[in-house]
Amino acid sequence: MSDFDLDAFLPYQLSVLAAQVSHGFAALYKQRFGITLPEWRVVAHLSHAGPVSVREIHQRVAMDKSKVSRAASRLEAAGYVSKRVNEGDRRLVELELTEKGHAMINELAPIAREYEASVLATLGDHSPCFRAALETLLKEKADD
Amino acid sequence: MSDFDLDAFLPYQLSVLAAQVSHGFAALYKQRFGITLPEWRVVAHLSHAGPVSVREIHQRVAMDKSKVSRAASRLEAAGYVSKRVNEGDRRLVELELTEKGHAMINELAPIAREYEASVLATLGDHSPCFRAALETLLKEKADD
DNA sequence: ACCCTATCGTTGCAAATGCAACGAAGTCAA
DNA sequence: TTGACTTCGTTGCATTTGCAACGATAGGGT
Repeated sequence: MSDFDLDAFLPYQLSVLAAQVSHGFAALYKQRFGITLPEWRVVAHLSHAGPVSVREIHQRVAMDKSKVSRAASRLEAAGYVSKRVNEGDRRLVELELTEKGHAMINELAPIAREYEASVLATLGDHSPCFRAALETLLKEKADD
Repeated sequence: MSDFDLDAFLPYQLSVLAAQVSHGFAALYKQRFGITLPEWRVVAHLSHAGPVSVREIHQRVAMDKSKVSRAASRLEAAGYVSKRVNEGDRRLVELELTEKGHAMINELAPIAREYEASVLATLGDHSPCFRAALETLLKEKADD
């Protein structure tokens, strides 16, 4: 009779919440631009950084190399991203947002912030504490 | 120049943390018993509830019907779970832990609690606030 | 009894995923 | 230069996933 309470188990709670929150936002950009979650991540990162290699995104954004590579290819085909061989090191591919890509992120960024705010609204005063804890946990696990 | 900061975006942070935490624990039960995450969830839920249908697990545990069904089949093949047609309503399948299944959850439960504690240890005093916020967010989104 | 409809669990199938292996390109020392 | 070793991005492949059927069963109204 161990009677394990899955509902109160942290990894389970985090998985469920993360899935709900991510899918909730994914519905917005999927409907508007037809991109997937991996593609969203690549675009979002590219908007922050300049021209960047697949490898850099791979380690900064917690996605498999192949996932990044395929997302980048789809984004290129859709005209949101340009791929170009780095002339200094020809193994590297420089990814960069096109004008169309910038237009997309410009439209999506406020939607993202609004969505985030709507999720946090439930927490009220406890929101800062929650976010601080999140940062702490993420920072500690950043050893890979 | 929208310059969207993905690292500070809540859905992204939650996804990354949830993946890290879940995989960290998954490594433990995978190595010890060779079960997958969906299978772990089914077993954990069965340990808490009595004999239960696939449907009940499906809605209580945030997994697709087919995912539950396939996990249950694998668990049955491995001898951890028994499947039986409900005599009152022959559409339903009653899932129940076997003795072997109980033995597994009995061994896993303390490991799970220990793992959870090790994750939360980083937070110190802020842990209660974090967990309360988590519960709040999960409860609010429970309308499906 | 007979439909009509809803629900349950399984299965088919296309798409996504993780992982390993590959070729291309770079590095460094002999 | 050659050769051994590393790193980068892509691709092949087996597995997993989500979604939409499907057959079987149940319930309700006529």
